Amino acid sequence: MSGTAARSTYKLFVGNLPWTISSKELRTYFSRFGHVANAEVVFDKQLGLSKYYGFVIFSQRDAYNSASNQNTHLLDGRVLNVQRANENA
DNA sequence: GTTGAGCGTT
Repeated sequence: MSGTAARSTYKLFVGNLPWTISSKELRTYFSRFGHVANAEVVFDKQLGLSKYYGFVIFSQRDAYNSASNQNTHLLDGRVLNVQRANENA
């Protein structure tokens, strides 16, 4: 079909997170675009520190599109790097 | 306590 894979969720990769941002704060930020089904900052288990990137899953396409279409995302003084998440199947 | 280009720890 097209170059865009089908999916059942609307998932974003979020990079360049401030070190201090938690999953809760990530969800809070992206909730302005609509309902967030899940938001998680990836953590280094050994070090117990943020890896400064994470994932956000919206429950609605409209919210996903709104977040994706905004060119600049600013959180706690950092410009976030928001991309479509890599997802197969 | 530190750092900065990365798609995951349940």
